[in-house]
Amino acid sequence: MTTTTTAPAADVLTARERLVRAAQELYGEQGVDATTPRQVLERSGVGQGSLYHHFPSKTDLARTALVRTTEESLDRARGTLAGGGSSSGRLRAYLGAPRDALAGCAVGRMTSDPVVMADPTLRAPLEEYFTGLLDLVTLALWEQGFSETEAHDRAMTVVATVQGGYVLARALGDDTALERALRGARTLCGLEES
Amino acid sequence: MTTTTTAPAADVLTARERLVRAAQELYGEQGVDATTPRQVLERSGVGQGSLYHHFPSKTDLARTALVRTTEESLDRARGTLAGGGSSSGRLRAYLGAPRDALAGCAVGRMTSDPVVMADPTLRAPLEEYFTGLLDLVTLALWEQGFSETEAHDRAMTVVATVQGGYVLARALGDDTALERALRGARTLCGLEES
DNA sequence: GTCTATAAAATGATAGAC
DNA sequence: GTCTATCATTTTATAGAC
Repeated sequence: MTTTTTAPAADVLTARERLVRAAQELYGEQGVDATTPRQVLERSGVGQGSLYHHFPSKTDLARTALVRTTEESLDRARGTLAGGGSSSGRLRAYLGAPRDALAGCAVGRMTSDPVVMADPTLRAPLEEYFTGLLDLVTLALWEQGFSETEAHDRAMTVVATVQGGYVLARALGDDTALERALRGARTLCGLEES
Repeated sequence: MTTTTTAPAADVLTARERLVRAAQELYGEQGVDATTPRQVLERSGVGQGSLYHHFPSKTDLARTALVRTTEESLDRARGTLAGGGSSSGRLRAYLGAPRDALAGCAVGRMTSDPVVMADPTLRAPLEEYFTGLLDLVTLALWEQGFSETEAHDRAMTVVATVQGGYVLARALGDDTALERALRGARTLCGLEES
C-alpha cells in the first residue's frame, strides 16, 4: 500500500485505479503486448507522466492489472462452482454461465501473449487462476461420483473445452460455437442433456 | 505467380521463400503483432529492402505466411483423419498425433492476435482451417454411429479440447495437461480407454 | 500527485546503388 | 533481385513545472 492519502470518494477513482482498470479492459481486448502506455493513458483519461509515477514500467502496470483480472475471474468461478447446492447444479451453473464468446477469455488469451509468457511474474497469475479453477471443477466431478483420477482428467477436458470454445468462436466468427462445444462437456460431467 | 525466373535449386531457397518461412516460424512463436519486419529479416538472412520488394507491406507478408501455415496444418490433419481405415482408427490417430503442447497451436493462437483479428483477409485462413478440420472430425464421428447433430456437436468439443489443451499446458507450464484433456475427448468419440 | 514537454530507441517503410 | 543507408512515426520512458 503506497496510497496514504484519504480514501477516494464513492464515485471518483484515483488516477492509479483508473490506470489499472483501463489496462484491464485493453488487455482483455488486445493483449498486453499490443497495448501501448499511450492507449492506457487515453482510455483512463490520465496524463502522460502519471503512469510512471505510479508504476516503474509498463510491465509493473501489466502485473497489477493481470493479478486483478485473474482474481476477479476466479472469484466469479467460485460464485458458480463453490456455492452450496448439488454438484450437478454447480457444474450446470458453471457451464451455463454467460460468456461473450466472440470477445474471448481475458485470462486464456494471455497464453498467446509473448510479453506475458516471457516474464514468470506475469505468467504466475495465469497458473494460479487455472489451478484454482481446475480444483473447483475436479471437486464437483468427484462429488458426482467420478474417481479422483477420472475427476482430474475430466476437469481438464471441461476447462479446455471452455477455452477452446472461445478459440473456435473467434476463428469461425460464430458465437454459438462455444455453446455447442459445451454440450459435449455437459455429457462428460454426467449431466443429462436438457 | 510473380516469380518468373528459373526454379530455385533443390537446396537454395529464394529470398521470398526464406522470408515466408521465417515469418511462419516467428508467427508460431510470438504471433503476427509481436513480430517485427526486422526479426523476419534477421531470421531469414535477407537484406532490409528485399522484404518490401516482395511484399508491399508487413500485412501482405503476414497473409502469405498465414495461408501457408493453415494449409500445411490442414494437410497434416487430413493425413490422420481422411486416410483409409476405420473411423475409430482415424480418430485415434488424430487425437494421438504428436503435439508440442508448450509451444501452442500456430493457428489457434492467431485468434488472440489483434492484427490478425482486425483484418478479414488475415482471419479468413483461420476460418477455413477450422471449418475443414471440423468437417473431417464430424464425418469420422458420424461414421462412428453418432447422429448428424450429435457428430457436429462432439466434433466441436473435440477440436475445442485440443485448442484448450494447448492453452492449459502453456498456462500451467505442464505439457501433460493437453494429453490429459484429450482423454475426455477420446471418451466422447466412443473410443475405449486404452 | 498530476500534468506538459521532450528524449532515446524501435518500428514500418522508402530511396537508390549495385 | 538484392543490398545498404536512411526517414517518418510510434513507443517507452524521463524531466521538470505546477
